[in-house]
Parts: sequence; structure tokens; C-alpha cells
Amino acid sequence: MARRRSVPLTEVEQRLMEIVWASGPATVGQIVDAIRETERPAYNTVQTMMKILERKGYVRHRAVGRAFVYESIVDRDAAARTALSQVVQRFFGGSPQALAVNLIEGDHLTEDELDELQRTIARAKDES
Amino acid sequence: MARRRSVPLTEVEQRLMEIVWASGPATVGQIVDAIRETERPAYNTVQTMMKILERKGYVRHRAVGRAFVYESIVDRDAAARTALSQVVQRFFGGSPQALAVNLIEGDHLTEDELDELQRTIARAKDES
DNA sequence: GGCGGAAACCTAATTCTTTCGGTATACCCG
DNA sequence: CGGGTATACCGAAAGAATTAGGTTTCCGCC
Repeated sequence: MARRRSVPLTEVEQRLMEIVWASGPATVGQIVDAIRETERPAYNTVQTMMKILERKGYVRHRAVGRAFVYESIVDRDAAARTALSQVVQRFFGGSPQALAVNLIEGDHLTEDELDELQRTIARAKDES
Repeated sequence: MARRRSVPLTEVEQRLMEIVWASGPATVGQIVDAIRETERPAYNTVQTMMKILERKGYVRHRAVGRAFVYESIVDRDAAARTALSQVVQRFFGGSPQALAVNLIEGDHLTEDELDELQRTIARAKDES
């Protein structure tokens, strides 16, 4: 019958947010233009999505001339943290460390990157 | 007009998969019983969701007596990898290292955990 | 003053998600 | 046999996501 509103960004929403995060405040027209022509949706589609993003609290708009300039309210880092903590919560029992271990042991990283990570950890320990 | 089927698990789907992953093959009734009473959906709801999960390729079923026993096809690690790579793709420019750095620098980890991570990295380097 | 373009607004179509009610059937117990 | 329970199946309702068409409105320009 019903369901509650989705907090996390869906895929298309995410793509639009990426544009706003990258370009700063932008009109619908500017957002549309920022999408590669081959996969560009209709102007109205973007307009609808921006309204939804506003309803969800990710952006706000103000009128400039006749156009709406949409501006991000939630910054990208915050959205990344939310998405990440979802994954940590869901799959790694709430332990960021378990995730880090998975990344390191998962063969995703080169030798050089591992070196750099060690230096990063050393720095983090210094600071604490 | 349309949209394509979502590959990643939605929230409720995820919750049901967690049960199957944790308990192994289970009937709908067993799955329902594994949900805390306060937030337990109707039997039929779970039944429908399991059918959807089957359509999506996450589980399969076989009849045992009159009941269907649902069994995971996609293991939890694979699902975790998928979810994680989504986040890496979306927020960290496809760089797992960037995510690792974020975790380490994000003050999520204790001193001890940082120590352990260093040992994990050392081990990973040995193996390569 | 009329026209083209850009913008918002409204509406709709389709698919997906989540939630169940109703129904039929089979099994167990008295 | 009859009633209760557990199951599957069918269908539907309401909300959300995604896509876009049609209409209106306003602005600048000839």
C-alpha cells in the first residue's frame, strides 16, 4: 500500500546532484547543458527531478530573472558520509574498520597506494 | 514514463536478504518470524518481496513439503562489494584508495584499529 | 503589435516498491 | 469428517522514480 520517502539519492538524482556540486548554483537549463548530449534527458525531466530534490531537501531554489537557480543544501561530503555509513551499517556491522580491512585485502590497491595508506595512517596517529 | 529495474537492493529487500544470509535457507514463515514483532510486516508482504528478490536473481526457491525454502544465490560478500563499488564510483571518483583515506582521516577509527590496519597493510604487501 | 525562445507549471504514462486482502488448498487434530 | 492453521497464488492500492508532452507566460526583437 504505502511506503515512506526515500532518504538516499537514487541514481539519476545523484547524477544531477553531481552537476550542482561541481558547478555550483545553476539553472535547469545549465544543468541540462552539462549532461552529455547522447544521454541528455528532456528539459522538463530535469525540471521535475530538481523539484523532487528540493522536496527531499537536497537543494533550494531562488528566482533570478525568470529562471530558477538551484543550489545545493547538502554538500557532497555530507552525502558521501551518509552513503558510506549506510554501507558500513548494512554490510560491515557498523565497523568502519571492517570496511577498511575489506578494501585493503580485496586486491583493489596497488603497492604504491598501500605505501601511501601507511603514511596516511601514521599521520592520523600523530594527530590523535 | 519508464525506468529500468534497480540492480542494487532496496532497503527492505536488504533487510530480508540479511535474514537469509544469516540464517541460511528459510521458508517465508521463518523469515517473517525472524523480524522483530514491532516491525513485522504481513506474511504476504514478505512473500511478495521474496518473489521479487527471486526475479532479481538474489535468491532461488525449492519446494519442501508445501512450503518454499528460499536460498541466497548472491552471497553477502558479493553484495557488499557491489554496494561498496557503487559508493566508490559515485563519491570517490572510482578510487578505493580515496575512500580508504577518507575512512582513516575521518576520525572513525581508534588508535588500536589504526595499528591493526597497518598490520593488515603489511600483510597485504607481503602477499603481493 | 506579433513572433520565437526559454522558462515554469500541470498532467500523464510507465515501471518499481511496499504493503496487504481475499481465496484456494492442503495438512493436522479431535 | 470439520475446523484451524499454514501455505501459495492473484490482484490491487498507494507512493515513488523517471520520463516527457502540452500549455502558459514573459522577454527581447523586428
